[in-house]
Amino acid sequence: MALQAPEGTKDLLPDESKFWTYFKATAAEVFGRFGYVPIETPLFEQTDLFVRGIGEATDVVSKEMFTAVSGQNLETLLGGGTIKAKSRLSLRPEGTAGVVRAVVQHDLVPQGAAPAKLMYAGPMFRAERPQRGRQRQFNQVGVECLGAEDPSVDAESIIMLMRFFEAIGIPVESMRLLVNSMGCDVCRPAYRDAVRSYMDAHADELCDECKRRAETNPLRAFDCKNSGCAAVMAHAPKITDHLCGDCRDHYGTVKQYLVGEGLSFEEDPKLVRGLDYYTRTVFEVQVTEGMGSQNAIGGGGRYDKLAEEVGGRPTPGFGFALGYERCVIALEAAGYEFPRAQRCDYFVACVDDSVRPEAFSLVQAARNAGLTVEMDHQHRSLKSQFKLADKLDADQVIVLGPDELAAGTVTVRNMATHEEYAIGLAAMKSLLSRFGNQPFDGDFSSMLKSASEE
RNA sequence: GUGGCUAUAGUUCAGUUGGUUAGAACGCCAGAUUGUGGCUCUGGAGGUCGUCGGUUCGAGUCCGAUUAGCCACCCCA
Repeated sequence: MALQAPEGTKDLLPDESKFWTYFKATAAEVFGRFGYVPIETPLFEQTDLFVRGIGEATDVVSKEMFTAVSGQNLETLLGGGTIKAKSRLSLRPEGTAGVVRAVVQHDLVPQGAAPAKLMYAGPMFRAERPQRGRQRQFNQVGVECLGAEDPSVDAESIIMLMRFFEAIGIPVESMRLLVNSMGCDVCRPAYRDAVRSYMDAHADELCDECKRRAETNPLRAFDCKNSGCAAVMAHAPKITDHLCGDCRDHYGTVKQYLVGEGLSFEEDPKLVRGLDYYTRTVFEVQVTEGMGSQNAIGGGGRYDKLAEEVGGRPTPGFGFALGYERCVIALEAAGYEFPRAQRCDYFVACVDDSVRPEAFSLVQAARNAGLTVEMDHQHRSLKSQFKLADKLDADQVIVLGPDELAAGTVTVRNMATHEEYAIGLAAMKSLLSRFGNQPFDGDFSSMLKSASEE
């Protein structure tokens, strides 16, 4: 049997690979306007980083990580032995932990420095059961702003993400922006206790899973889809009523900034992120149409304690990630037309094999001038070559045949207007030789046309 | 990790109660007189029916296993 891609992975075929490149470029452009610069961190890190950063009890860390073992270490483990911490590696399940680790390691935010604004794009890995909008290897674009705790960072990040979604073509009316504040380590423990007591008082109305959650992580019960639990939790204490003064002010200012920029959002006291590092502001962007049950295309929040957690000095941070594949689903649902990857400016057609050497040389000359040019490589009929040119969406077809060769010319056909004219082969090559080996950004067609009229 | 559904040409799918050389559409290739695309017409190529095993005189069709996909739970982007 032919081998196939592993469960939950997907090949990005040319059309989509090209779109992914465009997607990243658009993100770099939009985020660049907000001062973000790129960073690339390893696809795997010490398992310990994720355990400490994301949280040992989170689903992501406790059951969804791909752990990597190199060479002999596997034998050691299978033999019941132990390996050093630095040899325990995991494929990154998300991007924030690695970036914060790099910031700490290279001291990218020295004391008193301006915040570091970093962006990344690449694959993440989680050993989950695949479904619509969920793969085991998937691509994320994310940003992290470290070194500033002002609410303006939260607000501009959220605004920036919405601007990106608009720029890439997701209809504004199909998106829902949810925001919440999770408090800090001053107010959250008290709130957590309040929720736990509330849940204990209503234990007989909760599902088994939620009874367990009451002990381990009561806030997660807000996410339970069980209708009984949802009814109970709807009346549970709300975090927004339990924030400390500083957190309430912070959250209030974030909302003021958002309102001031005309961004519509919904406050959702039940929005609880599943990663332990979040503090204060958290948010999520959902798409309402065509997404299946994985409808969050982006989300993130503030993590003021994470840098310390991985061994750095106290450095407040804010970041978000967005899922490329989910954005593609949202775009498909919105009827977005993805551009074809393969196309060309010029197609050089050969009437018969006698002109192939001359055609070959012309094609290379045009490519050297920065044009995208293709020719037939299968000795197809002239008619077929035109069909191919049409399929490649060529603007012009240059026909080279025995007649042209004898006259020292080529025939140029504009595929859109059907207009044809002749130009000297030498004149054309001389025109091409004036341009360097870089993308051509002029109107070569009209230059060629006017050269033919001299 | 749990549950449900699915697997037939490159793609989307038909395939009657198990019965001869497995079909369609689109796509692909080639023609429709002499060197020219998109539309139309004609013809052609392409499938050991996901894989392995079983039941049967006979399996695309029934059973089991396996692999993968989809959907949901869970969780997250």
